Amino acid sequence: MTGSTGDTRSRIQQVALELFTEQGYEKTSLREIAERLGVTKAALYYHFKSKDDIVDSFVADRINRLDQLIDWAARQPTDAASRRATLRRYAEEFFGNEGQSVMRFFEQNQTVVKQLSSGQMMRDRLLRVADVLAGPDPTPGDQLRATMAIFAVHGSLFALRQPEISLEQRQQLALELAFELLDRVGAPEPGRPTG
Amino acid sequence: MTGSTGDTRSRIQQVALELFTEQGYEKTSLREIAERLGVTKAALYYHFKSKDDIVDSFVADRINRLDQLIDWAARQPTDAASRRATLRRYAEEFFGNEGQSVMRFFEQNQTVVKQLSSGQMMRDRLLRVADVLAGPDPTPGDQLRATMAIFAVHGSLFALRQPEISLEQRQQLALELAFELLDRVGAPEPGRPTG
DNA sequence: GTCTATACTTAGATAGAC
DNA sequence: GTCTATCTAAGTATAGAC
Repeated sequence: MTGSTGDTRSRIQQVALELFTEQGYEKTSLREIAERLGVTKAALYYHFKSKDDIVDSFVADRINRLDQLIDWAARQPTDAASRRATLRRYAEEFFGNEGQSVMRFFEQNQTVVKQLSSGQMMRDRLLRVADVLAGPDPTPGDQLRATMAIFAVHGSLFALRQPEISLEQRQQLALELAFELLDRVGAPEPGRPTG
Repeated sequence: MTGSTGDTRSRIQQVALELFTEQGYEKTSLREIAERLGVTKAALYYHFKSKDDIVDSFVADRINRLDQLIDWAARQPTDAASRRATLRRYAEEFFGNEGQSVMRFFEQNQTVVKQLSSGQMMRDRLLRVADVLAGPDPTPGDQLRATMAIFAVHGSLFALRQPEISLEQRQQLALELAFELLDRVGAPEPGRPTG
């Protein structure tokens, strides 16, 4: 059954995502991916324009889902409850199904993310979520606060080093901390005009 | 004066750190570094064993300084004031002089950091600072809290996107948020035994 | 002690045969 | 849809000029 055709493209995506996440994008050669699938490098080039293009292919869907989230969030009122709801949705995207594997790839490949077009887009979406969370006309303190709330979700994967902590627990802990940060967005800060 | 000897090694370090940070470690070729200095690739190999070795050379000093910080922090009492003092020292290392340029390199090169030996060491030190901040026998919530406090320092560089915000302001804002997180380490949490 | 010339290996990528 | 062959550029290594 190894020679079954048609799914080669998705098998490439699957193996590539796995290797890119485990050992890094740059450290993973196309030869390695090809060998794992029992084909040659050139075969990969039939299915994808370039190495970058493999990444783009499994990132596009994530971008779309984040765009939907941003649109939805931007239409909510700018209160604490809405910020919580937005972050909760973000966490669900992050921890859910295939979402998590792609997000982990980005977590593991921050450098590459800066160079790749899909990485730029992903980074842009992250900052936009932060912008929505920070609300209109935010103080720098609010900006930092909103961004760190998002990063609490990401950080729950590597900051909690006991492997026995489940993904559900990580998500729960991340949200608790993120809510604590978000609930004080717009609150008086040192150096902020009180009026 | 281009041929002035002796400082070639440090000029390599300087140019390499600059290019690695700007465009990423993998995207920067040795040829590019060599050309910028008006020498050949082989000349680099006289001064450094490998590309990795260039990174190691300017990271070693940072590791030492972080080790000193960790030793000092571990000898402090485990109260909120000491945690603040530890994080303040961390921020000073992060924002200070050459400290910042190397830290920025790591910020920009998270993937590489996982593969390089010096990167592993640096990552290890970060987590150790988080361990000290989280205190003895920490809850997962405390672990996440401590790690995010450190990341507030890092995040102040990219989360605050107005370039006119000075480094001093970033440091100040990062500390305010980090202190808010740290002051609640050890405090009662949902799901934590109160006794 | 400092560097150049040269060459080796492997990477990503392309053209064309089957 | 996949393979063979080949290209360019990367990191690496060494012999030897000065």
